[in-house]
Amino acid sequence: MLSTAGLLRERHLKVTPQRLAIFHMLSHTNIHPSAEMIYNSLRETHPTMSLATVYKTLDALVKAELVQQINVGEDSFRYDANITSHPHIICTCCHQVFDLEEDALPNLKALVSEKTHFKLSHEQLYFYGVCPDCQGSVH
Amino acid sequence: MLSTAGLLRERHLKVTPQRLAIFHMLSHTNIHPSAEMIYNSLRETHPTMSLATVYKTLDALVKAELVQQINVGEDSFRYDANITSHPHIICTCCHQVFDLEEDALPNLKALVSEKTHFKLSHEQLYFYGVCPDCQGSVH
DNA sequence: ATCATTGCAAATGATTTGCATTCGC
DNA sequence: GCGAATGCAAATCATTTGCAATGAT
Repeated sequence: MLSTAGLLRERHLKVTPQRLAIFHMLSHTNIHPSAEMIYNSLRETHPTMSLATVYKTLDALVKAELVQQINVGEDSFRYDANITSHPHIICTCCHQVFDLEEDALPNLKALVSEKTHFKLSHEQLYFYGVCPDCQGSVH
Repeated sequence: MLSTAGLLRERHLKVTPQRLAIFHMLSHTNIHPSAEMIYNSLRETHPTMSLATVYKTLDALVKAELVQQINVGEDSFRYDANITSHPHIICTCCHQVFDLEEDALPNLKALVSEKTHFKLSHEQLYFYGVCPDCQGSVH
């Protein structure tokens, strides 16, 4: 198991405090934050870090395949340190984004590639609905 | 089978040439155009129509549930007159967006709602890969 | 020492908005 | 005629870019 610094070096990315902080934050959260959310959450510990750096860092991490960008249909992207192509489920009430285990669904890739003769690379699967918590609360 | 004008009136939307043209174009294409693409394709026949009108019309049609907005991860939205929640498959080479028949996949909704106890409303399923045509062509 | 990364400010580009004019009903 | 829809221009907002200063190797 490589350290974050090791992972970065492996991809020929220089190890900077900003990159460490962003990757660390992403791998210790399950909220699938947007760039703005990452920026705000690191403001306290890294007050000089700019939003542009957050974007540039995320771009570098996505290109290095250390992080994936997900698009739940909001106005901004969200990021996930889990780079496997797993489905997500989004609560339309509280807007939380949850992971679904990769094996929660049958092997769709095989099905789709058989039907379409595409050479499939990846997929984005999003389910929308109301989470148990929000179902319970009066609105 | 209602005419386009009938469909619009049914939703209390005024029937204008712009709305007819946009809806007609959307229901006779399978390219899942963006607002910009719609605007350009209607330029000849409707030279006075503004891009803002295209956006406002699409917004009205989406709210009226006559059209759906899809988000394949590009910088702009695409639109589809097929409002059923069907999966899409996108060629990462030529950027075409294709429909998959709704029954091409097993019933995932039931599976997911059983696992998560969400009350599911809809889903967005995107598969990415290289289409047969692009596989054949040298790049 | 070199070259990538940072941080600021300015630019971009899709989409939205304000508002006077026009048009559907 | 009334109120909604159009079209223009200006505004917005996420993201990107240019560039000088800084920092990692």
